[in-house]
Amino acid sequence: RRSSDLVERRMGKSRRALLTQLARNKGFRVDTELSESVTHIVSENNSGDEVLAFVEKQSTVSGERLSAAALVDITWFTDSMGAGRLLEIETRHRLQVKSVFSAGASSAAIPTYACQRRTTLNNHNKVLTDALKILAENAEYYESVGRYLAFTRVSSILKSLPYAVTSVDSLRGFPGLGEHCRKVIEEILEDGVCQEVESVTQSQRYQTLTLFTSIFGVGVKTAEKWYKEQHQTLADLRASQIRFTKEQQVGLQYYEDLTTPVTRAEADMIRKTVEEAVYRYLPGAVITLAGGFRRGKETGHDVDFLITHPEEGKEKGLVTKVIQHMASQGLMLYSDEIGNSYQKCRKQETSKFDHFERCFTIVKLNQ
DNA sequence: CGGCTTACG
DNA sequence: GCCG
DNA sequence: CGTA
Repeated sequence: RRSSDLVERRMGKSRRALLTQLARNKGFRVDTELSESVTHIVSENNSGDEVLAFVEKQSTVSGERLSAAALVDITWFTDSMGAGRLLEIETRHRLQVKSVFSAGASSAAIPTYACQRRTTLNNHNKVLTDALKILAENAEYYESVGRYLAFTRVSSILKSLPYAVTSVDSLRGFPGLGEHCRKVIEEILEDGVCQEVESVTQSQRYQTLTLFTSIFGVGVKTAEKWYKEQHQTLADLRASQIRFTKEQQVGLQYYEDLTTPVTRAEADMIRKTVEEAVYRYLPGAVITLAGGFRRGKETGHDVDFLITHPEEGKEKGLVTKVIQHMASQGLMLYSDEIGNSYQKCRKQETSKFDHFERCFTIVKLNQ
């Protein structure tokens, strides 16, 4: 839910309408009112202080806290439209705010919940997040869900920061950051490595469980079992007498492909393939790239889509047909369909969860 | 010292 | 591991 | 138990 606000005051009604239409045609959300979900506030010929005053005024009306949205110049907007995706904000895009107090106030506190934080395209703290992720994974391998969560939460926060951390003192007040994580971060900032992380990555258990759980269909329980049976490599597994599940069979068969990042070009090709199948059954349907590629990422682990139709209900049964059609073309290497059977056995309750048809598939790219 | 997301196949 |  |  990325959206922009276009501030009209200096821009003029017709120009604003034109730019709004342009962005919406390209699949972006443009709002006319400020809300929590607004990520960019775009203005032309307004100073940062003017826009900030405008934002503060809007915020007092709703009684909510200040918007966390970025204040950007029209150049960011036109550049983004040209690229067809939301670009990372550069210094030249940013509106300059003179008032130090106001500028600092909106970026000080870190929201506790990940869904309240921005997802940045660039990870400015990869060394730190990688280290914490290793400790998290290792905790998971020892069935320590709590520790896994704790390390993962701190890693996620550092990943969401729009800047590189240079001192552990600047992390004061970050939710979930305690003594252990602080020590790890401090060590890495000091000399590039953390002894605990190094010994984890060197351990045979960590290496083997990381390899095994990277196979589709293999979780910690199964990886552990195979590790205890003295298996250590994929070749070991393939040569063994182990009875693999359907998932594990494709996981091993396509291991190389499945662990190779998907490019944007490939994501677009897959979208086209799905589109072709969808149109056979429902010509008015709309296929939208979602997930990381919708946010403008260049690579990903998978490709997410939403398939919709302007008339609600027309899409019913579509997922099955599309899967079957692609299977008949020999493109469907694996498919796991999840019907719209939300809480079949329970009473109808208001829920924050959808009940749409879903599927998880591994498809072949015709090229 | 308990709790740490949820739904489905 | 961190929080309440 | 594994996946999202």
